Amino acid sequence: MEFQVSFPINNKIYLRDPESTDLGKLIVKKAIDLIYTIGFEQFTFKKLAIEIQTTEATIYRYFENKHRLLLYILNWYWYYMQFLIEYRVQNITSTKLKLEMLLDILTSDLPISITKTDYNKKWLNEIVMVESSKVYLVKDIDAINKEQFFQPYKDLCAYIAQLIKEYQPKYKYPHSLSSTLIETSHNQLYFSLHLPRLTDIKNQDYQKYIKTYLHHLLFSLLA
Amino acid sequence: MEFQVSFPINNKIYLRDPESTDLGKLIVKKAIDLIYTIGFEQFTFKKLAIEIQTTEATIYRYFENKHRLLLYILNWYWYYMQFLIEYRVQNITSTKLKLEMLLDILTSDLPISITKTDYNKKWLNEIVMVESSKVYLVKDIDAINKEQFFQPYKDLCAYIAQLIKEYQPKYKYPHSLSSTLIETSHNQLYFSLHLPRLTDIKNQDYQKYIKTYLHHLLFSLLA
DNA sequence: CAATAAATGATAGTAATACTATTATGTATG
DNA sequence: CATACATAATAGTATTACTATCATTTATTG
Repeated sequence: MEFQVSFPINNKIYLRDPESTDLGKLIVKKAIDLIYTIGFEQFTFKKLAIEIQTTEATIYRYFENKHRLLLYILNWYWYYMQFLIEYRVQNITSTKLKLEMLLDILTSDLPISITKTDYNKKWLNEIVMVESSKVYLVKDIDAINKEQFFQPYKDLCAYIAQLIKEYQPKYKYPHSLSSTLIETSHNQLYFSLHLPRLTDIKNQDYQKYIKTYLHHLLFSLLA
Repeated sequence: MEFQVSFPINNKIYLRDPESTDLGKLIVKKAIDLIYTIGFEQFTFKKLAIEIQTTEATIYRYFENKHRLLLYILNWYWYYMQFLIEYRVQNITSTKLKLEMLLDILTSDLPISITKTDYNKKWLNEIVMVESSKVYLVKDIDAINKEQFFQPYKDLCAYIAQLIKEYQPKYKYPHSLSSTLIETSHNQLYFSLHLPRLTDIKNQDYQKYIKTYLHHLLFSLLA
């Protein structure tokens, strides 16, 4: 099953809409692959240009700099996450099952072909885990926040917060818990893979471990 | 009351021990100030050299690069945190009170003059909150982990995990919970300050909000 | 179909970054 | 006093993060 999903990404993030041309789409797609491969610090427009056989100057006509490109990718990801959650949850009546579906989405690989835009979802997941905090842990956070560049993350949190409220109307920290779940899913998975002494993982399946831990976290807090 | 605390920081982190000379100490001290002021991305050895009226080449004789210097600062911080916790907890008999003391340390400014090394603790706190994840969210994580550069973070987690076990021997995720507490204290405080819609903070005192949230988190999970 | 606008490519250039190397100078120690 | 060592001064390189210019290709529309 395939859908044509397109997200209203804030047009101040880019100079020219990458969705509007084949080259633009290729820039974003290959950027995901390259950031995955060499990491965001090593990633440059020059290297990306060589990869897709265009020039640095051309990429600069789409994005001011590599931070904006990463921000674009993350905006897409946050919209996509919310879309996925809403889509998967729609026919579920039990709120508990909805929250469990949410945990499943947070801890599984993204489904491959639900969208036409065929970004490599496995790698997208990985770069979100590794690089996402780098878009907000910056000196100009307040300036870029003013431009609404984190709106989809906030919307996603608000949506999850509402599910939490549905399950436990008295709960006092639905937004903090939402962002904690998202951030914890990233860093605990990263720790499991690279710094396992910061976790209690043994010879287990990583995703299963994280899912179990988050399940415990969420439902103990909402008990 | 003043102590002479000195931590056994892994000597592969630096080229020349900064603790061994006045200039070395000044490099670390001023690095904290400068990273706080301009952020780690903008921070360069050149700028630091100008700040302390020495040369780039001289700083390079102490640290291979700015990432190692940040790692050094964080190693110092992790040792210091464990020292502080052990110190404050030693005369407390109730395990619950011990854990509450831990939360207090995690969410308050660091005390100013407990050590001779007079780093600006308020700024140190801030750079730990903003920059600490940048030392591990890197492509060469596995290589630098092999060098034991995260040992004090692991030790700190193990120590907290042990306090958790003391309180609730059956608890299954003491290490994950420890790292979650530390990371969550950083990112929820950061969100409160810069992206408050990701939290439930109102017109409250930031530190108090985070402390209450973490208290709820920790003791609900251990109930 | 011609005119022209827009996107891309090719090339060059600049300031800053992240280093390395060399040589000179000052300073501590035995 | 010798000499070892730390630091200073200076220079140099490759890469990064851009900006600018102009030529060429492709698309639009009158």
